[in-house]
Amino acid sequence: MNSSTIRDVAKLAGVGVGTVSRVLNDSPDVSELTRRKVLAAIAELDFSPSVIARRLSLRKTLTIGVIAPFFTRPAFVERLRGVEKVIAQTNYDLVLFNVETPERRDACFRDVPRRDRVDGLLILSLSPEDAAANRFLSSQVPTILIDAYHPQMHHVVVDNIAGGQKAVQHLIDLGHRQIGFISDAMENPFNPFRFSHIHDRYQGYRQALDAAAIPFRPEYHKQGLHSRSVARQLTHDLLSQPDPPTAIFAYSDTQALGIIEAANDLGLRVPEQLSVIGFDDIELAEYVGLTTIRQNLYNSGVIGANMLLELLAAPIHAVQKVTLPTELINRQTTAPPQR
Amino acid sequence: MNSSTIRDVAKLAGVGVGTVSRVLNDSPDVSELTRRKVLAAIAELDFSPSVIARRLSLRKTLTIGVIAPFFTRPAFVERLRGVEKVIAQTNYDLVLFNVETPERRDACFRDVPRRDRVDGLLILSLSPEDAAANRFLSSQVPTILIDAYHPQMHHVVVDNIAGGQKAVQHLIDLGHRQIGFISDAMENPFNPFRFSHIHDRYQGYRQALDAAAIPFRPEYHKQGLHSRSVARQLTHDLLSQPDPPTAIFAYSDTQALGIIEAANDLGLRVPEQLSVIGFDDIELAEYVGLTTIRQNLYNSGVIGANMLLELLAAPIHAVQKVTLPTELINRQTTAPPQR
DNA sequence: CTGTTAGCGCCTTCAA
DNA sequence: TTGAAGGCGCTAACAG
Repeated sequence: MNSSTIRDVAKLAGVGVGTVSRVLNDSPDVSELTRRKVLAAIAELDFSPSVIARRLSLRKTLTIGVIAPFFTRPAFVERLRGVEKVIAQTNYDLVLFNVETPERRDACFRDVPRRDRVDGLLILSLSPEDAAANRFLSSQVPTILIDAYHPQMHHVVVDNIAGGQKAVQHLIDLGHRQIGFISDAMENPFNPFRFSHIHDRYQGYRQALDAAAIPFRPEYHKQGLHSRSVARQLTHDLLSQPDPPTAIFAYSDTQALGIIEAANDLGLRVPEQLSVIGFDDIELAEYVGLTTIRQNLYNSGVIGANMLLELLAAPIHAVQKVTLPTELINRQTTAPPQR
Repeated sequence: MNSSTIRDVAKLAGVGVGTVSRVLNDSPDVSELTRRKVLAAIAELDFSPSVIARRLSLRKTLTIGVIAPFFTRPAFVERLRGVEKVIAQTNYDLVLFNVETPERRDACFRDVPRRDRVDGLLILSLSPEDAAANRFLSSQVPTILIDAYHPQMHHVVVDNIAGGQKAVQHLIDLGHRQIGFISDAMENPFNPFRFSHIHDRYQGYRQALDAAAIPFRPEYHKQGLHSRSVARQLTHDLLSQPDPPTAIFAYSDTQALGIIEAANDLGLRVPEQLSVIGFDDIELAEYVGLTTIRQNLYNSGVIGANMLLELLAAPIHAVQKVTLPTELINRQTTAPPQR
């Protein structure tokens, strides 16, 4: 039971508390002799300084908060893992705020950014609106967005535009000219967290089409709630029209799985009769052999956490913006169109 | 920017700090009139008490720690989710210690259980050995094991023996008599965390066999590192022997997926030519239609967290032991053996 | 009921 | 170099 205080140590070592504090924070202004005495006393008492008291005295929480919807989709867990890895190597405690509803998100955005709660904040995959962003900015709590975006806040994002473009380009390279896109709903209310990547991936889709001089056909873009079953339904709609696509780009791997299910429903063989490409490269993607666009999820967490640590060490003025690349993972759900 | 203190409030309201503190902690000994004045001052200053200072004064951290290998397997995430849900409704902060190696586990077991770090501790799926357990016990930090076991520590576990038995009984009921078991390695060094459920599920396997008077065949039990690919390899070994099993019980859903892969490799149709049953009922299990034994993962987190909260409110003497039931989820990977 | 005061355990001047 | 003292913001015991 360690209940000794700095005072006990001082008494035992025959020095003042100030001196003990100095050796604790290895200040250079301590003679080697007294340092030894103090160290001996510390060892004898099995003393270790109270984190709680330090916090008050230093006016720091020694804590980093992370706000994340980390249980709702597998990709978030992977990012969080990167964050934890970095923070664990520091003296900071990592406190967790899991967000599964917009209400909870708003509550976290309101209550968490306080100097007496956290020294720094990491926000995963939740893009704050201007009002919330202003609160973060004025809260004096250094904050980094990971996989989320606001023009005035530090962030590390994946290049969703290039990723989307890469996916569609892959389809085009295979010879496809009729390429559908199935995505989350781009607008509320079906996208409560307003994950913004949708617009970017959509844009990548459009750009690839344009570059290949393939006209965009609005009826080839279906959107709805993010889930496998909805994607499956959307695919039915998409494929039941005259002149249906020969390939589909899915906003996410989860949706890609729904598309494949729909293809099965309709007796279409993948990839022979329908090519499907996803996005994220979640664990399941490898299992089912899904061709997809990989983003380095774990790494995004590592990078974001490191940015925060740097910010904490040396507050910076300019907004830090990091964009991570994506990679095409070519598996078994894409092939040239049947002719 | 909220930098006002209780003193500012007192001054503004024209009362003493003690009074302000009383209304903050809604003590009954405050007249309605002064309470109002204080409340008004608080509102005007947008004051909220410093958590940091409260901690020192109360000699409590207002923090709950959770030590978990939570990223290594999907089941852990689910449990953690239950924990978070409960803690989020309290004033406690949830601080996370992710453990991915035995070294890190030992470090956490050593450093985390300190009164000045956490008020209470939740440990997921990591069973401490006696030495560590003694440290927890003497640390004065109320601790609950979730999905982990030590005879002298509070714990909530799932009934792995009954679960294993239930799985194998299901296979037997379908008519199988040649039933394999693929599991994690039961001994070090391939099971660095020494997850103990393995022995229990193995025991359930044996019991079901015994009850049906089916002799145990050691060559039907293959064990190795926990992963899909290793399970796949083990399945090859298992099925390439003369008189191979017609059904396999997998220690986990993850391994069951590897078994199915192996079946595909070998051109065996599941469930017609090979029945497979898993354990856990992770999200993926539903995706692929895996028959499995469900344990209520989320719920185990909820229950454990609530136990801790109760302990914190009213320290109890007796060791709390909770055992949760399992449930057979009958999907599409089991069927009667082919004749 | 309410104001005052003494800690909580540490860090940090300020003298010596 | 070092000891002593004041302060971080709050709670709680003690008078009144």
